[in-house]
Amino acid sequence: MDSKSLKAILGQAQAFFASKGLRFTKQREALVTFIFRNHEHFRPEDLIPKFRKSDGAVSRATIYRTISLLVESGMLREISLGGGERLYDPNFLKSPHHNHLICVDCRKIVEFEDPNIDIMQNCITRRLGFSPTQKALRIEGSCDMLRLLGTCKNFKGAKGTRGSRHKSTSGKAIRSR
Amino acid sequence: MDSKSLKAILGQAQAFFASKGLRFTKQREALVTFIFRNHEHFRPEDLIPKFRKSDGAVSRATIYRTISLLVESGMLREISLGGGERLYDPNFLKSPHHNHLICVDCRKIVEFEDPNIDIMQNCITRRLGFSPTQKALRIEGSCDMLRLLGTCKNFKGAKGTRGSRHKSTSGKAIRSR
DNA sequence: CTAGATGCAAACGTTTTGCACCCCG
DNA sequence: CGGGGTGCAAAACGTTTGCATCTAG
Repeated sequence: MDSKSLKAILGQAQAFFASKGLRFTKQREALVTFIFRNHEHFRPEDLIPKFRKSDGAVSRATIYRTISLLVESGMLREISLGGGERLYDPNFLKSPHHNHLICVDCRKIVEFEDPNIDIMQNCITRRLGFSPTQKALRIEGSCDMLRLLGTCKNFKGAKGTRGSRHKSTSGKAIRSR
Repeated sequence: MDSKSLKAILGQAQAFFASKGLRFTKQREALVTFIFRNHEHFRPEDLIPKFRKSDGAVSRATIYRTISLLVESGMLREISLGGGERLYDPNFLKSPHHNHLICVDCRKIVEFEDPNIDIMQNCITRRLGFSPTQKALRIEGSCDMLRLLGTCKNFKGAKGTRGSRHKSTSGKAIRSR
């Protein structure tokens, strides 16, 4: 399912570039592959050395230019964690409505979805006289585990308690613990 | 109510600085006054020339340092509108739970509150095993008026239809038009 | 008197840009 | 063959920092 969807992603990118009369060069293809293969948020400056290590050598300028295009295509989204840091999130292709919860202690990011939030955001937006185009919900929280036990178990290692990373409980039953 | 609450704000700032063993110098006082007198979001680099025009000449370094302290005190909050832009919002003192809706067309920002969003955010956060500390909800939308009539009436001039700026409908009845 | 604050200018990290050369279609 | 793409290095941008000087308490 991974390489398969990667193929689909490459196709989507190619289609987007074509639709704008742009070329899908090997640099762009390599970059798209790299970005969407590992599903991690990234800062361009962090991505560059990693990308160069694994794949070819693409110039900084080209990388920035391609990222902009991918954002424009809707395949990549810019998110913000505060501190003026510019992060890019490739996971909106898989889960177009997810939100981010950030552990104030370890800065780990948990992606989650909630249909109720979505519906509510829609309602509010329309009530204010707008048609919603995009939403970004970011919650900062302190990990209960961490506060009680002193370590951020949830994320540092233990995968047993709950999902390891990305996308947690995704539907129904909203009840405050 | 404006100068009165400004006095209260100055007091709060002074108390914060004092509590940390810091001084409330005339530069800091002038800056706090300037920031909380006009309730606008600002980027430091935009604020500096305006501030210098109206009030005294405070160095860039001092301005940045003071802004950091105000954020630390909780009186000022950093918000993000995308594009890696770092904005500061002084309005969390008046309405601690507000969110932002941004018109994708004119980039105008509408502040709004909604208790339901708040409650839901709390529930979700706890469900994920966290205690919420801060939330940031940003919605981008296209103005219906603009789309239908060609101009962004709601914001460009007309104050008749709905509130001019900041904080709109704030409670009850959520219904999707 | 002294810890802390200020102002300046230089340094910083990230992103953008101008330009010559290159290559895909 | 031509319009876009690339890579390089330089510039731009917003922010932070080191340091000498000043000032509030």
